[in-house]
Amino acid sequence: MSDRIQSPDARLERSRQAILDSTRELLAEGDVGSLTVESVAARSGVAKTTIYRRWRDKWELALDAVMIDWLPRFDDPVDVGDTREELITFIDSVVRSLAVPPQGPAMRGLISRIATEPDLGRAYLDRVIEPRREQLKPVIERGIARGDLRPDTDLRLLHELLLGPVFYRLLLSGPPLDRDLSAGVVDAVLGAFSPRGARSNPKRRARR
Amino acid sequence: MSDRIQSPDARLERSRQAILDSTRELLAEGDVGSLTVESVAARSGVAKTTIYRRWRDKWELALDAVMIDWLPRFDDPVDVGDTREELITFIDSVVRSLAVPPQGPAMRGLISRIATEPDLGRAYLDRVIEPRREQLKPVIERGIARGDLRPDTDLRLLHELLLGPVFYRLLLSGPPLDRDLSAGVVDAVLGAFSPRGARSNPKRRARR
Amino acid sequence: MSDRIQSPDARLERSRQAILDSTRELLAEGDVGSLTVESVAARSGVAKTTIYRRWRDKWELALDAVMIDWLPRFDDPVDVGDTREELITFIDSVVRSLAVPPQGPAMRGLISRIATEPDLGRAYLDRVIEPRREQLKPVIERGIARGDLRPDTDLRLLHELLLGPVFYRLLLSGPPLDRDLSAGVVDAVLGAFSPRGARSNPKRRARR
Amino acid sequence: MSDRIQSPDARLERSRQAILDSTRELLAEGDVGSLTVESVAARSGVAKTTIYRRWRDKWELALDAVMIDWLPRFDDPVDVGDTREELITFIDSVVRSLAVPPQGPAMRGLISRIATEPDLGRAYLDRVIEPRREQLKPVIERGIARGDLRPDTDLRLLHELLLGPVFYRLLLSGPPLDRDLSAGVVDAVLGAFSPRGARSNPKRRARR
DNA sequence: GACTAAGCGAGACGGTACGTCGCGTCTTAAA
DNA sequence: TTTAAGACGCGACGTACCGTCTCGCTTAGTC
Repeated sequence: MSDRIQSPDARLERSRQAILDSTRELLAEGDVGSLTVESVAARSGVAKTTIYRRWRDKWELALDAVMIDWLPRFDDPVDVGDTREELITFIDSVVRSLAVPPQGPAMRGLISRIATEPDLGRAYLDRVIEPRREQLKPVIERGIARGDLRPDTDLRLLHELLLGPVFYRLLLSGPPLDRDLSAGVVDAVLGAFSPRGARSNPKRRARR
Repeated sequence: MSDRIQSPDARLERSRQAILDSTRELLAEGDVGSLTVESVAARSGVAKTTIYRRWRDKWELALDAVMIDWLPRFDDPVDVGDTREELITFIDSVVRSLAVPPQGPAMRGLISRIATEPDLGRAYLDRVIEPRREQLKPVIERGIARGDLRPDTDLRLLHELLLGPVFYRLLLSGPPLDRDLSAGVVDAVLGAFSPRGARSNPKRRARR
Repeated sequence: MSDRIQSPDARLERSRQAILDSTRELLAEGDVGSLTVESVAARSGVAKTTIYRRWRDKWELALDAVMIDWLPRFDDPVDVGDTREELITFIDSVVRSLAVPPQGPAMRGLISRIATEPDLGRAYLDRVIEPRREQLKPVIERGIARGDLRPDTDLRLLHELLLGPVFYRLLLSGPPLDRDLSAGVVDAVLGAFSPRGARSNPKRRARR
Repeated sequence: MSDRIQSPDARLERSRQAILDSTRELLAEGDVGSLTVESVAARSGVAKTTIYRRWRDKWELALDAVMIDWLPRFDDPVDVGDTREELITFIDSVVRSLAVPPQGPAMRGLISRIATEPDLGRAYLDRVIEPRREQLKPVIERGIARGDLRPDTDLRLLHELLLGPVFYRLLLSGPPLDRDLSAGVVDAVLGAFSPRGARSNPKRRARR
């Protein structure tokens, strides 16, 4: 991804912003398929060369551009005294983010590249997934403390159980992305990791 | 998708098979990005035109080709007397399918098109998701009968809760795709939909 | 060119006519560029194979088709007692023929093939140019007898002097193709081949 | 036609020349039918795209290429004191040009397009026919001054009478294109446009 | 205050693959 | 045997974007 965040030269930052802005505008208008390095250059009044100087290709640019919109939306979860509520808030912020353009369509268009190119995959992991998992950690800890979750709750699996269905619906099984979905997956997760209940099957975690 | 013509002419079926075979070979060798209509034509000894006569573009062809490998793998779940086991078997068939090339890489490369083009999305829905959901239905019914699942279990949500995390790991959070994952998601689902336990929260399904 | 004029099988002749008719219709509608073997087959209700059985390619077919319209138009010149008039009539039949669709456009489209492929060139020579030259011969002979033309008048050159400007205008220097042109070239020819002096015809240059 | 950009960048002119050279080479080797944009690209070491950036299609390219050979050959007619001689020189420059490859074959192959596509027709008119007609004008004026031609001589018709037979022979009635032809058409024209009587030139024309 | 080098705009270019068109061949089944 | 029907191999088309590559021009920041 583009480094060189801070520059001695103001032009650097100015053209960088113009490029990212135009990219987001174009993503909002069409889908990733119609995003073209040339169209970005044209709209931002920047030379194609300048874009390639900073991003390897249009996919890196697009991912950068959408992450700018994404990241600020995900505030640290606050303690509201209710694990279920906190989890729903956590997951619903993603659901709401993806439910509105251009985030949903952009993600749909980018996902193959993220899943396919190690660089992009790692960027997404480092800049989105890991931070989000870290944000989730205190929620889980509070949940354990409250007795809502089992002490050995697996953070990674829980994270995937929360977000997987959201993306599955976004990508494959189709709309709607709404609060019902958020609540549904949270309840599933709570069921899975709650300390109570008959499900404490002794052979439960017998490996393959 | 390609209309499967019941043809009096064997050439039809022969060239169709040659195309699909070559496509799968190429998918197994590289990723979807390096799959080219021209390379398929070259390898299968078929004219490019013949490919375009049957498939709109390389994405439809690729999806057709991978589905040929997929579909037969998904047998109807058998009653083994254990809901958890049946669900794990169900989900693990997908996990194992995606864990080996070319299915996993192919899916990673195709997902954006499936998520983006209505035709492909519908094809995937009709030919993969819906049939699988139908296969899941008797498992659920048996689970309800056994008292393992609540009678009002939502088939669609359950299906998404099972498969979502698998695809999330395939596409975003990274490997491994293994039996632990299958077991983990099944336990989550069983927790979510089990009739017992404290989680039967009355305000549980309060809408947004 | 297609031989097999008479056939023991009536189907032969019937499909042959259907093909030629459709070809002429299509030529009248568009130009040669949009004449397609497939469109001919479609319109005439005949299989493409049947067309290729009789004509080497669409150019032979097209030439055959337009010649059907052409040839009957060129009647043997009648003796009207005036060489200039007879020549003008002779040349003007060509001018008028080419001035109306589809003959003009068809000729414009076919000319490169005629000029380029020996078979077509020969066919045109044998079936159009030579017969026309023969038709011209008695006119010349009468002209010589009347003292309007020199006895050593070169038939071939005269023929070319008459028709060349017509085709030049059709193909290169642009419209109009009209009676002025016919008269102009005839006067030139008469000038060229008249025994000296006699050609000073007072009404010679009465224009349109 | 290709806009001749006065470029600060030498690459422009270099690739332009490479393309035109290759085109002429290929035209000299085969006919227009075997001229292919792809073959031009291959031979000139230029990308197909670069060709299409400058010429609409292979026909415009071919016409441009042959005109480069043509135009410089047609010098302004010089006053030699003899109208007949000047006219023969004028017309014979065309005859000789067309008599040798690749000009003749190229013209045969291009003529349909020139006659058919307004853009090409206009280009030919503007860049070949009109300038040639202008070159002819002083010859005519001198001829009138000398009393060899009538004062109301129609330049356009005269031009067509001169060139028509040449092209007619090139395209339809077949070879040879030689000096006899040039002399023949010039004599015809002189006959047509001479002030009455004067044309009785004793040495006028011993035919072949 | 002029000098110099980095950053930039402009845009031509080689290249890959696309999806399309129409050709002429070939195979099959019905008439 | 001839035909209609139509799949097929093939070659070229013209297009879209890619990512690379000069070329000056601008514009700081340095001497």
